[in-house]
Amino acid sequence: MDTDAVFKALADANRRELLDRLFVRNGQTLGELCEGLDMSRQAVTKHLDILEAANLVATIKRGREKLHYLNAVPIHEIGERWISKYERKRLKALSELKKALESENDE
Amino acid sequence: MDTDAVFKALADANRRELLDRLFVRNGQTLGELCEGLDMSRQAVTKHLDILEAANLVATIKRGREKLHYLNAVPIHEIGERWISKYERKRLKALSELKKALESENDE
DNA sequence: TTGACACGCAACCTGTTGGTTGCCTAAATC
DNA sequence: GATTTAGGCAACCAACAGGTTGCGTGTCAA
Repeated sequence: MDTDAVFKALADANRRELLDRLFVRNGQTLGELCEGLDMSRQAVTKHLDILEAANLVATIKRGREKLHYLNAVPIHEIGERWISKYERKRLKALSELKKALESENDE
Repeated sequence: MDTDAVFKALADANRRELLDRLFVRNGQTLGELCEGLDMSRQAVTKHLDILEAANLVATIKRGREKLHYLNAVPIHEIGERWISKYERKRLKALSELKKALESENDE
């Protein structure tokens, strides 16, 4: 998968907001996703295009409407392959810190 | 913490590469981090500044050198607070898909 | 069939981002 | 003390990102 596209897609707060909205209710139309956002419809379309290119959103057309579905798989993969790597490092660092503090107490 | 700063910092492949380098060997100097990269020293400095602003890198000065240390805590927090949320959604979706396939077999 | 509605396409504008270069400062080395 | 070495500061620049507006297209409904 294209890690870079996913990270870049997630870098924008408006796009994360759109994902959050789909997270709450999946399968929304473009018009629904625009409601309450301080952006033009075209701006939202662009954001959704980027999310779709990163495979974070899938769409189907139903009549004149376009339904948007969240795809959390790339997010999961990022967590799995990239973030958990650093998480282990962090836990190791904490464990070493703990050991260091304990041996300090022994002295 | 500033979620946006962390996501934005992680959005650039060069910065992720720098984190990967610190992941392999922590506490490197600016000069060391520059080696083999197709960028000027100043460009690397800018990237490291952004990582430091996002609290992903901590630095200390030792003589005329500046040592850089990876801080994986914000990455962990992103995984914890944001990514795991979508991960659960994904697992739920998979589980529902499984149920749907099973009930389809019953018919 | 006519009008309203949901959306797509494309040009355009502006601020930000990622990079450069040139020069400066401070520390180590000779 | 002079020179090299590690890094900082600031101006500048091209490319891109995020937004706008105007207009076109297909679909539904009266």
